[in-house]
Amino acid sequence: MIPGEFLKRLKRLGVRLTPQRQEILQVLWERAQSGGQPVNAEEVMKCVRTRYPGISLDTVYRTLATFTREGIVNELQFKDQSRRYELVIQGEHHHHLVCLGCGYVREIAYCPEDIIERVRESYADFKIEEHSFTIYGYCAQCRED
Amino acid sequence: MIPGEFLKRLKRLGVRLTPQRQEILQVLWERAQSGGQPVNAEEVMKCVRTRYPGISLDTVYRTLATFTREGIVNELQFKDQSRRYELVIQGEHHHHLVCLGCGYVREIAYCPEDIIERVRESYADFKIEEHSFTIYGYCAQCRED
DNA sequence: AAAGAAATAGGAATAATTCCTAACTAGGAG
DNA sequence: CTCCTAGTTAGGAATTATTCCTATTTCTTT
Repeated sequence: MIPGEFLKRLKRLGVRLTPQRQEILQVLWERAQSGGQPVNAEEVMKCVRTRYPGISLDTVYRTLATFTREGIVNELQFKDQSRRYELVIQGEHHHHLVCLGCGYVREIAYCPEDIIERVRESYADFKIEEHSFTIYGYCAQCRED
Repeated sequence: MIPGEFLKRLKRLGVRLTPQRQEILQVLWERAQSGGQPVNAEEVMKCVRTRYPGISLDTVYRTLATFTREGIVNELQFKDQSRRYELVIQGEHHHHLVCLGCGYVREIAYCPEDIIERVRESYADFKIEEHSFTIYGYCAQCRED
């Protein structure tokens, strides 16, 4: 089940709790549990539809945008053009290793914090909000082709 | 004028030199000279059309893809959904600081090479090809709004 | 239980990019 | 210099991803 943590957090943030949103949260949570492969809107819709057939793609997009704004999910943008999302686990921060062949995504724990600090100092008039760091290449499977 | 360097390089790579491609290269070169703000396909087409009115958007996309494949340009993908391109200047490597308000892009010289090396070692079966590192935030102008 | 503000479905609209095909052309061979 | 051909182009159609629109529904507070 969805850990109460997220529901409480949404409530605290004043985000209205509709069944659609709960289902989407559920899908994101399951993803996070089973390997953490980020999902795109289309996939979320398909998953949700197995249990909540009526949901519209627009609702999925809107909800993911809301969750992103509230810091519940991370919106990722890789080279392959479709946005993907992952649940933000409290106290965790990571980046990604992406296969250019099959699109498989792997988390990497390292973060270039030192550089971010340096940039924060050198560009004091720029207010840093977030950052993305992604390494692209070919996984064992794909490098043979 | 376009430095011979690029034309020679294209020739050496066996890339056919059409007037369209030369014009696109010219536009990218001018951009690089005047501040290095990366361009998207639409903008490239508009610029080229002032001197070569017949060019199609498809040709611009195809050419930019070709140049990217040959290492002549860098394809960038920021959060705002449209791809942008910048000329690769030999011996130079940089990342980007992007304003979430106005989209203004600034180059940053630092690169998390140490992390990339560590990842290369830890994930020996993954063949690293490239990486992207982008810091997002608000520029002096936009942080007031 | 009622009211109001916010969210939803579904389809239309938009934006970015790619595909398709007939016509054209750069560049090497003769 | 001319010819040939594989690679390239224009233009519009098609595709993909995302957002917009609006009448209807539904949380949440009272």
